[in-house]
Amino acid sequence: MFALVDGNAFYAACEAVFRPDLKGRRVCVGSNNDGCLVAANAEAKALGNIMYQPLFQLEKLFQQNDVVVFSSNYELYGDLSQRMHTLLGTFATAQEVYSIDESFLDFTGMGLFDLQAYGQVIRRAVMKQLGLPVAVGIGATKTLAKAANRLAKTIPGWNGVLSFADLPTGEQDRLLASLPVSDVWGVGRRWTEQLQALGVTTALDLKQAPAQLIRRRFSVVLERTVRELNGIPCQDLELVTPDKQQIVSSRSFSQPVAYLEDMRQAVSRYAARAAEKMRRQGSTCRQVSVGIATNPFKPGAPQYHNWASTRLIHPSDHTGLLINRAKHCLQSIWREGFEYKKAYVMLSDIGSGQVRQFDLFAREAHYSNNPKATALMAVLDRINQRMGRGSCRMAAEGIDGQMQWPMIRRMQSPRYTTQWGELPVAYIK
DNA sequence: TCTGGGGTCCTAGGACCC
DNA sequence: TCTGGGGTCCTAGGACCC
Repeated sequence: MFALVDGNAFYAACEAVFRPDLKGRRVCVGSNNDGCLVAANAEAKALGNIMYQPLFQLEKLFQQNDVVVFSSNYELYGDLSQRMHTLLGTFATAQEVYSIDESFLDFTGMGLFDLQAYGQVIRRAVMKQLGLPVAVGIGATKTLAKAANRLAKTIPGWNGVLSFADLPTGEQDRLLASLPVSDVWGVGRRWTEQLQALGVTTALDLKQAPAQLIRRRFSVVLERTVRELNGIPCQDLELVTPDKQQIVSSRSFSQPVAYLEDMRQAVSRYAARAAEKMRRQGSTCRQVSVGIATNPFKPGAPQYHNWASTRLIHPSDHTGLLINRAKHCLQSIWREGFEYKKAYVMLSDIGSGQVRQFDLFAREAHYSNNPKATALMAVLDRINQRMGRGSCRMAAEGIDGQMQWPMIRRMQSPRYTTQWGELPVAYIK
């Protein structure tokens, strides 16, 4: 039996935790650079199809309807997420942290007899201790737990908790028949269209579809979904987080970038950020890729996008080397005369940093493989961890004040729980 | 003015091996 | 009539997730 606990409109809910005055109001959260809408509470979603719309197109609607908009505050969401997952872990014998706002839980061996009631216990605890609303779905497989979670959120009568375990099959099927096939975990836009053409429009239709046919027409991935809807587990809890196989650092610029020198700084910064992420999981990479692109939404502007990659002779996690290789990639694809909107750096062919292959014929170990260089990176990471990201960095990343593309976050809330200077203040009359 | 940022898995096909 | 049988590795593209 699996449970899925999922925060309701998580980012919007995080914003409301320290703002009781927002209760009942429409709350939205924008993406980086306040580009598009990435979260909205139920009140705001009632305004219509607004998710992922560009914010500037929603401005008028929001003004007319008293919508409170926040820039994304990932420091706050990340911290509240960690607290939520820690709390959820105390209610189960095993836990998989699936995303920033979702945990799968396993209650095996706890001797529970009323899962519906236990779900309510979890829900109330998270609300009381963190002020965050969650929904709980319980089923024989992850896919069923996901479906139950979705139904618990949408059908008011269930009060945020739905356990398939406590329901007769007929009742389960009745509920699955009310769930559009597009809401089934693992069914995206493309497959929804194709399934609908076959007459499969609800979760129940998909459950009853012949698995062999689904495998032939789609793939083994969707076949597994069919089996999971039938209560046959095809996916276990992932108790240890696997290392990332690729690490991407990518940003859109708030202002167009036209000069190579500016782009070099951006690419250097992204490479440094990716390298830091990679060291945190103790890995090294053998491949560095860089991509740049103009703004595809700007009509009439000349468009160009390209990417290049390079292989390293020795796997490395050294910021200096990775910046150097990234800049070489950039040089090979750079073209003057365009206004660039976005760049990314990708590290791939990632392996364990524990195994370090030295060069038999080199007079000295390559500098990025050198134990001294490794120690230097460790110091760099410790400084930045303690003093804040970017406190200590490569000159290639640029000096504050010269940066041409500061992130736009006009409406960011305080980082209530992670910065001493931004603690919430209570006034006593 | 203005459109996010990260990831994974699977399949098909080509090139190559004996 | 009839042109083998078994495998690996790599890449690109397409689907999905949050």
